[in-house]
Amino acid sequence: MSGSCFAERLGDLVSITPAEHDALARIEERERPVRRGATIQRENDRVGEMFVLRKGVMMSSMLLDDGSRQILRFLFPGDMMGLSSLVYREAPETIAALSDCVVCPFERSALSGILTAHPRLAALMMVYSQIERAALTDRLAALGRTSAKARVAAVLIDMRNRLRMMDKSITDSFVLGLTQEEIGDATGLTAVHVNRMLRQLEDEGLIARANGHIAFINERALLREANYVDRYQGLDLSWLPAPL
Amino acid sequence: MSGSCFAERLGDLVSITPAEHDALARIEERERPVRRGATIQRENDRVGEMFVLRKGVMMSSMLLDDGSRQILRFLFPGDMMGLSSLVYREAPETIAALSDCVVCPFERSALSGILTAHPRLAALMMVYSQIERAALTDRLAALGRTSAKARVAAVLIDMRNRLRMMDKSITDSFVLGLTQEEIGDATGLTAVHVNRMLRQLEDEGLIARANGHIAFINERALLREANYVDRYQGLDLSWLPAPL
DNA sequence: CGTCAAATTGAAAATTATCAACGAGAGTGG
DNA sequence: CCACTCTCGTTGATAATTTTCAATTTGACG
Repeated sequence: MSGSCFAERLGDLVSITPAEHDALARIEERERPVRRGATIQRENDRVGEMFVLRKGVMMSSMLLDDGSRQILRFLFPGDMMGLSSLVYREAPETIAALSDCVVCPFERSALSGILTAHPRLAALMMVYSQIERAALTDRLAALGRTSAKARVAAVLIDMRNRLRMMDKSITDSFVLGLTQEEIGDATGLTAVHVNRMLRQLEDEGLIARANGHIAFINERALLREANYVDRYQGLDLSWLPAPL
Repeated sequence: MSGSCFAERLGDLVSITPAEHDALARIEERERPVRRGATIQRENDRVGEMFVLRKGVMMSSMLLDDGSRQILRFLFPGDMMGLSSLVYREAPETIAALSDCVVCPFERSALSGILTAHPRLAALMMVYSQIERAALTDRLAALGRTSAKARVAAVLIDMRNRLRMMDKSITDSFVLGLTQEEIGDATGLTAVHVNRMLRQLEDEGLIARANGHIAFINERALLREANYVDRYQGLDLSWLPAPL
């Protein structure tokens, strides 16, 4: 079959040797379809599986005890999901599908095997988790210190960029695939306020909206509004050990 | 000398072999004192060093372009700092000392060497970064979905717990070591509002304050108020590969 | 056509920020 | 030892942002 989605992702960073590619393919041997709306990991459930997302868009979220939800991250093909099962007996987050998806479940032992046999892949996994961490801290700063409008703009830009990584034909018009409530749960806002912020962005001529499609009319202004930083730029991986 | 702070931290999770201990000691060979208020890494600066904190309390933060600051994390002995230099040419965050500190700088090659020679340490590093990630997502959810009072309470609890890891004699009274402005920058609030929230927590009998000291009067209520989850509990590391 | 989730809008309320002032305490230089 | 300055904490009054509540409207789909 195709090979490894995660390897393709890492392959955007450095070139992967055939041996490494084979090792990574082993964690994507099995495939499992997941329907839109379905959950593959539920918060506080006892789970041990981890996943690579092969196809579709998913999200990870936490529930707070007042019933509100915080979306932690949107997930795209090549992303690893549920790595917290590396550490915790009970899942700290819920992982659910935003569209029809295909995931590849794998065991901790598979990952452990890769770390042992391929030191450079171990280093690349650290790289991957540091990029993720940077994205997370950007979102933390956005939630703590930016306006509602900026946070909504940031979600639009981020989704566009991630979707574009899967489909280069996307430029400034795309299908968002999120409800306003989901945008709210990602940005820490109510759905009502998200609606008003979208309208405001539209009224100011930054975006246009039509039946689920978002178009960037003034991308420069949108980037400025959102305080956007692309964490997939400016990498320096010259220090990586030699591949086996 | 003493050995490795980071090894001690990992040693809380599993037992470290002498060979592993030696390898980890190599990243803490050099020591550098850092005075209170000093900065060891500045956002957007070109840096390549990483650090282990050996002594004192530090913080990492980001500046937004309106001049406001978001504190991302408080750092305690045994924490690794500046791992983003593993990946980025320019630092995404500033790292500064909240008290007089001692740090151990090390190079990327040192880390790379450990990953190559000690697969189990590579796995433990992943464990460490997943624990950090969980703490980060908890804070994300707190900023997005909890009240000002809950966020302030969470900072108090977190600081107490981290300080207690260094000094077991601390129970429910401790020196916070943060200004109200710093609490605000960590929680996404203004210093003025932090002040009001502290007063409210005090008026409700959850805490007491006296010249820089915080005392937990009703810890149970404080934990409930803050929605607190201890991410150093409930770990499952049985899957780790065997040590060399 | 009926139904249901999602989007939209207005009005009122709650939360948090901003502005301004003052007080307490720590260091500093004369 | 005494001003002097600075940072930090505290408080009140007011303003801005965001939420809540309550309708409607729209669009997709059986």
